[in-house]
Amino acid sequence: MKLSRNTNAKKEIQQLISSSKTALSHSEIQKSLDGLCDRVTIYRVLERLLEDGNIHRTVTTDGVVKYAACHSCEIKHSHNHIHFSCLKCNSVTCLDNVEPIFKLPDNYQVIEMNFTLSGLCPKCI
Amino acid sequence: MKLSRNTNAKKEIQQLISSSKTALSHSEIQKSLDGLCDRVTIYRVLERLLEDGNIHRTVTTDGVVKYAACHSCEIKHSHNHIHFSCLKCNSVTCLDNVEPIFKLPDNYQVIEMNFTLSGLCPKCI
DNA sequence: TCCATTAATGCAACAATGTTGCATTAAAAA
DNA sequence: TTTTTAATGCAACATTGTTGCATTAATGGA
Repeated sequence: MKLSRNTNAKKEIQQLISSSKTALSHSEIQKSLDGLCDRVTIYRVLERLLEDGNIHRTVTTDGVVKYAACHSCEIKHSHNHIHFSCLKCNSVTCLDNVEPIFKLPDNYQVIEMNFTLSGLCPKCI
Repeated sequence: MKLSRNTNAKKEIQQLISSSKTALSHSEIQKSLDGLCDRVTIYRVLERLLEDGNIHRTVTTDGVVKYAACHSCEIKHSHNHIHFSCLKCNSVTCLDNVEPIFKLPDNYQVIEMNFTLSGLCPKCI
């Protein structure tokens, strides 16, 4: 893997995602950064942070890609958890400790999973 | 609900989705129809077919929206099943009979679920 | 069969999202 | 300090999805 440089944009974006309770979309990040760097740079930084395993991504039921840092997996970084997407306030939250159980037919090799539930979050219920 | 008219575009698109083993994206449908109708019409027809409950939609891990008809839920139309997205051939398949089990914290009200596994399908393994 | 209603369509224009090429800047290591 | 090259900014473009409006045509009733 290529060397990763500790740039301003990268620091800010990582910081933003890490300190957010909910997963953030590219456009939300862009708004927060308020001109700190170019749109394209945000895409590239996100790509890099993903590669480095510092963040992970989810897709909401309506196709919006969101980025989040795990809070409860300091030791072993596992992304096989459920995300909850609130239809009212649009927040996406990691349900870090919920692990779904399912039985797959043979001959499928799973590499990644994306499990998103939509509905109303505790705040909006 | 408004009356649904049985138009050419609607028939073709429904037919296309119903006869496909894998879920189809808007662009895939557009290619198949080969100029039968406008891009916008396809969006609107898909919207209508969703409303009418004739098809359902999933989002792949990389944010591509796909449409599918259920094959094994003639009686009770339930969409709470897993979709498998092959990273090699890009096909998205409904695993109609796999129902995931999970235990959610209180105070979450689930309305919809989207559960997609990515990896290699039997053909590509 | 003809007519009235209005769902559906096509087209143009737009908005949002994501990608690529290239010259320039600036971290990190020597 | 100098060298290397990851990262950036900018322009241009591609893709995806949305909206308004005039026109077309499916459907039900006369």
